[in-house]
Amino acid sequence: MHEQRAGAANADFVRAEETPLTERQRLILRLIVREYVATGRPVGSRSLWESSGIGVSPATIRNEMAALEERGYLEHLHTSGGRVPTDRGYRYFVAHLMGDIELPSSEQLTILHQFRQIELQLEQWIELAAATLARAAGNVSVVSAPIPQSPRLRHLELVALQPRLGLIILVTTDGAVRQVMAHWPDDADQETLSPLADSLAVALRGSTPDEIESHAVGASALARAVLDQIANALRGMTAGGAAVRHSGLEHALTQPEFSHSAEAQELLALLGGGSFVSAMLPRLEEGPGVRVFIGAENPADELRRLGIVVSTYGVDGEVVGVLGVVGPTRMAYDRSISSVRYVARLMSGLMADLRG
Amino acid sequence: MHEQRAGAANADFVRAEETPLTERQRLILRLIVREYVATGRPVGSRSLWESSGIGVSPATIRNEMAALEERGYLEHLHTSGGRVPTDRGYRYFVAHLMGDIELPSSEQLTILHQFRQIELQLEQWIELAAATLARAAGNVSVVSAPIPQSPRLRHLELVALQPRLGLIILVTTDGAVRQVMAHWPDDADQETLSPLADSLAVALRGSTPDEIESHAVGASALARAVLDQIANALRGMTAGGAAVRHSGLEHALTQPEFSHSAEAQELLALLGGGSFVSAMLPRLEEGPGVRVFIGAENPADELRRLGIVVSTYGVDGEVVGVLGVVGPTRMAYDRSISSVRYVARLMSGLMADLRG
DNA sequence: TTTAGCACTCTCTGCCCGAGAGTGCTTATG
DNA sequence: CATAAGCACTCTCGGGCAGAGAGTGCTAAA
Repeated sequence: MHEQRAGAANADFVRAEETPLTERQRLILRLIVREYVATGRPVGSRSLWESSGIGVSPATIRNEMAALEERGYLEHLHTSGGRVPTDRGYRYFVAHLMGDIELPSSEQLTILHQFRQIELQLEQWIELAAATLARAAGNVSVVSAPIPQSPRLRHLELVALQPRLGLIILVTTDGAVRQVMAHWPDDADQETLSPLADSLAVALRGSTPDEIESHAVGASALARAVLDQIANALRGMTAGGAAVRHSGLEHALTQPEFSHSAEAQELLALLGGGSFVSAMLPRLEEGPGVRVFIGAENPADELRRLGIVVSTYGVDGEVVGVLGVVGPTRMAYDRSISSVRYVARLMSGLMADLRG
Repeated sequence: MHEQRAGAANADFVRAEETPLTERQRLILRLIVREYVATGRPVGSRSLWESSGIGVSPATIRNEMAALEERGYLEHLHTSGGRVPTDRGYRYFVAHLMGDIELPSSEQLTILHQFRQIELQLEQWIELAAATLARAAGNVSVVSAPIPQSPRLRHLELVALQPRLGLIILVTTDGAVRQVMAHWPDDADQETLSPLADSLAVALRGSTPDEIESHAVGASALARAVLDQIANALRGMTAGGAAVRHSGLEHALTQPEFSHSAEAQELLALLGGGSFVSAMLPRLEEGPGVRVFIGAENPADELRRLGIVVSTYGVDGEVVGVLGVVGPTRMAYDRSISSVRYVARLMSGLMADLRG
């Protein structure tokens, strides 16, 4: 199989070396992709002829199919098993045949409504995003928590729990909140901690982790311990420590590609191991927009049988996350793309509100 | 099938109506349960004889098996398919045959070590508990976040995001932290909010939601809005709003009971729909300790083919959660019970630290 | 260029059959 | 009387086989 670049740029590559597809070939390819995505069974000339009401005979369809196969858009699993789109076929479909890619506005309203309802519970945003995305796309969804690019401190609270144990609560300029437990070097009750928190909050407002640590020189042992742990916690909010949620496994299980437990386990391992996110994070650099990876276009071997639709979300340059949909190569790319785009926009809007 | 009460009390019921099992019958029942749990295949007299090195012939084993079947501890799926324990058989095993039920101390140390490593990240406790419990028990685990019984306010922070939008951060006396977004009735910047937060923090320390609302009379519009939303958020932390995590689905998928996607989907629906927790929450009333529900002993119909091991955890009367393990009826109850017990103790210890 | 016809291939399903494993019953034995 | 041995019977599982169904490529006709 040839090297392929991801994205619409692929179209140039096709045009450069061969004549373009005829209108009828495009129609047939579109019908095959739609049919195969819907049924999961390889599609043959006769059955396509029956189900589509196309104006030409099965024999003609066969000829066109052979041409499409010749050029790498279809393939032939067994001599008499009907045809199936190749990765390249899906790619062509996504780039040229898919048509309208906005989520139906009724769907948009449903989702919006759900977000309105729990707007206030910050902790649940990611979970809700994962759940709605999975439902809208009809596939497994993966959503990372927003990751501050360069977290700065906005607020700070210290809570005494036990003589030498307490809670540090941080709020960053992005509106993210983090709570960590902390040990003090000496006993400290709430009456000691509160004034310390107040003075540190003022002194550290807008500081980066490095700047926070620089305040440690000359401070008391307690203050030094606190400063250290604040800086660490703040650092922990960047890429490495981001929480990732997935949802909609039930959609995958209904599909024949995952009906055997071995394949389902493999998918589970991918989701649990975070290899999905780590594979996609580098793409964050490429800027905003929805990216599609089909089968062998994926960077990692274990993703070769999957289709992946991802997008970043967030406020440009300040805090970004990644969200996407994963399914078998045979997936409804149009639905997935429109869902991912819509939910990404929605989350970006919410992040913008939070940034203030 | 007869009505059965859960727990060791069952033994009385058996003894009351029939003669006790002979020592050899107990041995054979134990061997059958162990063998069936390990292999998943019905166990026959010859194969049991070969694998166990027991001192009697297959024919004798057959006779004892027939006796055990007669009394409801075993059953016979097909005329020649070997025997399988019934729910009652498992129950007898759990109550009398299981023996040592402490987690091996090497396992204990491993788990403890993992908790030490992330001790500081409060948000990750539940997730870690779910992950380690699943691993230790070799089954799917479910862990609810701790649920404060009667949450009282300990600390309070207000953060301005936009003119009329902000963040309220609460810390309860149990050490739980909650962040909610809030709308103000008038524009309010950080310089307005900080003094308000300070004065409210002092005034409301130790208050219940109702008491907080009672402060609203005669307060400013802004303060009233804040008080309202604090009270609501605090109320939301009790039972209804508790987060639930599960982990270890891969263990279920390796087992033949869930190898078909239909059964796996059913399990997924149970976990996602929260019906597991809602079925088990009433048991919280019965006090601490590990509870085991085997097959038809379960309250809900959809759980009839599952074995469930649950325990509460937390600080008595103040904050409690529930955690447990779910698998096919054919599960390693001894391993599950010891794992659940150990992790529950561990979490209780952590809660006690947090309570301060 | 399109279509009809045809021979061929491959999968899938149902069926049969034999091997293997397990049971219950009957009878022998210490 | 409890245990063991022998035996006929039953049921599942896997392989082999045939026929149906679906699909293809090729050739020839419209």
